[in-house]
Amino acid sequence: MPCFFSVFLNAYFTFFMRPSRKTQIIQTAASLFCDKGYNAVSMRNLADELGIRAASLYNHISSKEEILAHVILEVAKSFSRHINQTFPKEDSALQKLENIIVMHVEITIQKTDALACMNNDWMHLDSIHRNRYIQMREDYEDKFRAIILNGMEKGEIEKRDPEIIVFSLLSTLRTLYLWYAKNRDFDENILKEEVAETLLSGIVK
Amino acid sequence: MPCFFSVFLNAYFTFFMRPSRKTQIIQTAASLFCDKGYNAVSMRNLADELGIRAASLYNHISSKEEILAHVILEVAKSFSRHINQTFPKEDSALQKLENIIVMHVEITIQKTDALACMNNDWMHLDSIHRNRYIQMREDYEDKFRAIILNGMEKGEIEKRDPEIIVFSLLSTLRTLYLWYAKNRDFDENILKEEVAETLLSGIVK
DNA sequence: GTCTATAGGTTGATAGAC
DNA sequence: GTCTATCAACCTATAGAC
Repeated sequence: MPCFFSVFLNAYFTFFMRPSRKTQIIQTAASLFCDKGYNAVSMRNLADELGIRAASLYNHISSKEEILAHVILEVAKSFSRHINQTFPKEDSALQKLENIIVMHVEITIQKTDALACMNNDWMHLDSIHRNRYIQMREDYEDKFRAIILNGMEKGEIEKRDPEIIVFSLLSTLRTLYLWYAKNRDFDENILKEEVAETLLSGIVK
Repeated sequence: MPCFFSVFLNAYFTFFMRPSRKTQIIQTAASLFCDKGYNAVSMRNLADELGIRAASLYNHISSKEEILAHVILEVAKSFSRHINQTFPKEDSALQKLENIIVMHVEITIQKTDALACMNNDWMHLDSIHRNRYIQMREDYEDKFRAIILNGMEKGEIEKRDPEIIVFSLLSTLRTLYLWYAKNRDFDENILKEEVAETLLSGIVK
């Protein structure tokens, strides 16, 4: 028989912590988009998953595209926020890269669905959201490239084609969610170390 | 005024070398699927691109899914064919990996659209084709992993988590088409060398 | 080998009752 | 905040004329 405390906690959760319907819709949509892709998920599919009718969704969101934009731009902002933080001045390029790799692993674990969605479905954003996304991604790549170039100048990183190094590192980090989806019980800290070592030992002199 | 020879050559090309309508349809479809994704391309879009009506497509193909299956399974077979070839016995694990990287770059350059399509739209294959694709991909990964493990045993490759090494290498190779699409004039041979060095120096003792 | 016409179903979204 | 009813547009695919 449940004690008073657990009943209270449950009620508290139900009334104060329960995600809003809008949040539920967005999270459920992200999960479906992740599996089948934006265009293969209908508003009826999404409503079914939530146990309501498709028309009811429009009391919480104004269009299907709005959901996509929310999912993608939220996770894109996470990356922007991190790369725009001021790294400690004394950090080497390598320390910055390690920091960035750790961040990618964390976002991969926390926002797996949204990340998949961003990678696969950004081209289905309407033109305003799409331009905003592309701008953020280009800004991110520029800052990432600057760290690599700086590391090369200081002799911390092998002097090879920086474009290929940037692409090689980012392609692995961006698609890590594919690997993580099949290895959800892998230890987070070991994953951070292993990925950092595999990616970085290659470009370190 | 065109000379007899060029008129002859043109006629020869027109009648004997022109790709069949089916081939045209498949190549055009691959290009559209690559840009927008399978579900965002309608049979009308595809027909428009070819200057005919949607109904006319069905004289050459039996369904939209058949086109997708053809595009994806053809390129999947290219990879299977290569990894199943008998490597020279005296090849080291490293030489085998270099060989595989070169092959990935070549397929990336020759079949950019189909590769994008395979990566993004395989889940829209019908169940029979999808199972065949998944089988081929798993077989490919198994053989790739075996080369890594063999290299570790022989002390050619750093002893780290083989799953993460396999994922890291394949994620870069599989998404190289994204980079290549924006750098089409990059020299093929330099690309092969740079990618191989960036990926391999990291795992070589 | 292409066309027109059309079947039969799904889509995203709205109006208005409760 | 959910429902039913409905719309106009679009989808894949077929039938049959030319």
